[in-house]
Amino acid sequence: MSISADTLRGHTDTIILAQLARGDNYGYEINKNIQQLTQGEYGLKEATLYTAFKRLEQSGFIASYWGDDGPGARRRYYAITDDGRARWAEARQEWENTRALLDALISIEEDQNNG
Amino acid sequence: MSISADTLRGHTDTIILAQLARGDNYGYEINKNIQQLTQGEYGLKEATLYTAFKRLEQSGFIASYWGDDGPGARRRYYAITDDGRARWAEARQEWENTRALLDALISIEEDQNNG
DNA sequence: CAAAAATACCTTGACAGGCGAGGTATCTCG
DNA sequence: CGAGATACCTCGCCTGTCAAGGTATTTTTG
Repeated sequence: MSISADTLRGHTDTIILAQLARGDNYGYEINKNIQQLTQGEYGLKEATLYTAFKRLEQSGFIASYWGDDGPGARRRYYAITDDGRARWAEARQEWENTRALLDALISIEEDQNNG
Repeated sequence: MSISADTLRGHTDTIILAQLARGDNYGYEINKNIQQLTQGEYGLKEATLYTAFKRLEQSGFIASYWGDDGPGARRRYYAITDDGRARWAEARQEWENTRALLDALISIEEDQNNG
């Protein structure tokens, strides 16, 4: 995990929504997907993950149900709601915006003295 | 300010370092520059700004001195240090990394079911 | 059967950054 | 003098992250 999660703070919910947009899934698996997508560079801590699920469910962006597919430890599955999809779309827009902003603010050319 | 600062959390210090890399400056002016660069979409709150200055100075990334250029309210100028420049370079790297990560995590294609 | 490891979920308490609210001081305009 | 802009600073709250600890089930090892 070479990425400090503090620079990603506030994006956790969006990351989870994006995962759920691919289909219903449960916490442990979602986090593994995230780790795979980032070549192990980033993963949510469990406390962060479950806090986020609770927050998202309370906001109505996701809904949960217990999976009863037999063997293995019990799993709570999450599904993205319509509101969640709307929120995701909104968040993607915000991310485009934030990205442009930070590109402008962080990587200032050093030879701007010319102006 | 249409950008929620929580999505930028953790980048405040880097933004300030980037501004100071252009030359010494004081708080109020730095914040105005940031607002201009973002067409008024984003600006640091004063509490955030001065907290960041203190944090950066304590870390040795910036140094401050009182400006004595005559009239007007007193100004505390800040200068980026060598350590600050190194930190800035590091932070830019981290931003490139974070940006790639979030691009991958947030904007998942919806037709990935094909795989 | 017992012990250990993996899977899977959840909570608590501490910490750090952002910020609303409030405060100080100076200068300019009327 | 009052109002507004410039310019600085602090306090206390809120929120998201996370180390640490806990529960329950299944599989593997012995």
